[in-house]
Amino acid sequence: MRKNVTIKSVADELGLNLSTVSRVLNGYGEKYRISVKTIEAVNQMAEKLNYVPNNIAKSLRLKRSSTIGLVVPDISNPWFSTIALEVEKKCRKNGYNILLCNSGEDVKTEKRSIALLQNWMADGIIVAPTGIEYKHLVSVKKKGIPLVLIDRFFENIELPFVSTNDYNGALEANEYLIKNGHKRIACIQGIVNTSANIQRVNGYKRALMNHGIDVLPELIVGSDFSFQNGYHHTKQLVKKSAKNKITAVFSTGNQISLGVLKALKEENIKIPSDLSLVSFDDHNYLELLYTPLTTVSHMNESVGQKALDILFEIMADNNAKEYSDGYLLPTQLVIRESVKAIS
Amino acid sequence: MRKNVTIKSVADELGLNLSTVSRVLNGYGEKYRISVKTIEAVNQMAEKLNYVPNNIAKSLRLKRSSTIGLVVPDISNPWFSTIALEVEKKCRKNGYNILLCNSGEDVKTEKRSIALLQNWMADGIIVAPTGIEYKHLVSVKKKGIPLVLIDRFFENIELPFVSTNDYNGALEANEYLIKNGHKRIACIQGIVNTSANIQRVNGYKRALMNHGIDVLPELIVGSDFSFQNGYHHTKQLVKKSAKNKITAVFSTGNQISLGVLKALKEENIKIPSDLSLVSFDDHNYLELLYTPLTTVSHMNESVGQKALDILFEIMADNNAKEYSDGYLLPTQLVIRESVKAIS
DNA sequence: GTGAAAGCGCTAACAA
DNA sequence: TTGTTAGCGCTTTCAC
Repeated sequence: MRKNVTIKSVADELGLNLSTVSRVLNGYGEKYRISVKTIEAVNQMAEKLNYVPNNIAKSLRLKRSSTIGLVVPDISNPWFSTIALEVEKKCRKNGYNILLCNSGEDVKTEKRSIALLQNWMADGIIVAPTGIEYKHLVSVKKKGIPLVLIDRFFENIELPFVSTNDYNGALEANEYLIKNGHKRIACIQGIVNTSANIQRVNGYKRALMNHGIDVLPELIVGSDFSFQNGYHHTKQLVKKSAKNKITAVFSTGNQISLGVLKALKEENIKIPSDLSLVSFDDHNYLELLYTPLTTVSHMNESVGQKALDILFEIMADNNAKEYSDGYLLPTQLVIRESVKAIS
Repeated sequence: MRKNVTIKSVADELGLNLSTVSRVLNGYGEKYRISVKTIEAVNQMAEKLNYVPNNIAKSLRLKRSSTIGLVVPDISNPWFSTIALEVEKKCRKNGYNILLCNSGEDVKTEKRSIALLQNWMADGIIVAPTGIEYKHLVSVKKKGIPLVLIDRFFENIELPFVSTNDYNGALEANEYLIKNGHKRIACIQGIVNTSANIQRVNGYKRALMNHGIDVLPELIVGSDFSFQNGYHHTKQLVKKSAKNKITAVFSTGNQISLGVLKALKEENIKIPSDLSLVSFDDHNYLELLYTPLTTVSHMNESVGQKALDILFEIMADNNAKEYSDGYLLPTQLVIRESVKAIS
């Protein structure tokens, strides 16, 4: 079917040996002091025959694929697609390609993706784990394959990561709510066992405790980072009796917040007059909402780039097993109009 | 560094021939009537040695990579990241991986990506071209590599595509504006030579002409699908003298619309009381904006899935050169609150 | 039922 | 300055 123009085709056509052609095509012409005439002839013939190098053969030979694996829970989430964009750009600049895998927040799929990337001899792997299990990730590292976690990580497990200072971000956000007089603050959380969620909820709790406000378990609801989760639990929270009414909501993710807003809209509850809202994750559309949202921003510091920096460092050092440092990038509270000061 | 457990390792350990092991591992045990004892032994040993198949070697041998290439202009645009999600899911279900490339709306990068995918023996390629050039795409098809365009296509060029009925969508949107009394409608366009843009602008023009409204060149502005483009040109449009004031804007893309909204907000122009707006591309946050946006939706029909259907069909038929049909998925006008009826 | 061996396209050590 | 050759890990035809 596909006519195969190989190095050998080019060499045969020219009556040269294929290694000569290989050298020229790899830019080693000068190094091997191959005559200018030969070099030109080779290049012309390659062009003429429409030669396309075969990366698969090259990878097999070199035992590296010039490919970086990227595993994210949901590529359609702007937070992750922005990371993907950064990673892809930077990879390309450095001569790497990216193999994209979407785990759909499912550990099994994540494991399969990780296995796949190994099958493909990925030179390095960046993964935003679902956050539930880590053994398969540790095993990758043990095999000497460079690996960096993003967004979520595991405490006390020696896997390098780049994430956000979720704890501080959440603390700051809730301190801000409290400063504005809020005491009954609901927290809609994401996937319970993920570091991102744990840290954000802990920040929330710490803020309340700092001000002598009881942390009420019934005000911490939800179980994943989805629109549905935000929508559903907002509906639930809103149904509570008036005397226990919450005055503010702290949402731990952008998709959740969208669900919250949708539910509030349906219930005809206004922000911030009826209810205040602070959300994790910023995006440029959030300031254009019917109430511009006060958010904890962490888009500005680029997680993807930092992760790649570390990954390349590990790949260069060739002792992948040694690295285990984590980086927490700072957050920033972007104050807009979704919080009302109450007495 | 990386210890290599190969089929040979497993075979040697068992005193078997590597071809036997290969057969077992590929599930051909029964076909070759290999004894159950041997099969079990092989599986156990593979497990024990932690054998990981090498897809690179496999691909080289089989001359296919089980990989689909996906080239998009901007993965951080929700429209494309949603497509990527669909494509990835469906690929995985069918045993394919995806190699993701981001062209950044740059033809050169697009060409490089396409070349790269060929180097990697991608079994098929899905590309949302920048829309300016097509020769490199035709050449891919000529080589017998299955290729399907999405989102944008080339008229009279025999490349199969899956896109949206942009013309109808734009026509309907502008008919709606006109029905609401608007006559001075500005159109903020995307990349001028792309099919998506051409069709959308044509739909806009046709609607005006249908109602005897002059198409004014100065009301068709802009040059790409970015936030910046929408922002900048809205600022410009707004500065025009009062007597020529536009009453409505038709935006040809979601990112553009975000820019429009940002600019209007800064200029303190209210939607729809001061200005009406209809936008191409729907998304769930658009109904949550300070004015829920009336949009031309085409998210619901999944371009990615349809494109993969066609791609798989071509791949199966093994005569990639024959296919050149295009599919235009329907759009839907989602009426919200961003258009005011004027006299 | 299992083994031997060729070869996918490429690189690089060694040879000349 | 160019050629020879081994081998990366795998599949598959042919042989027994």
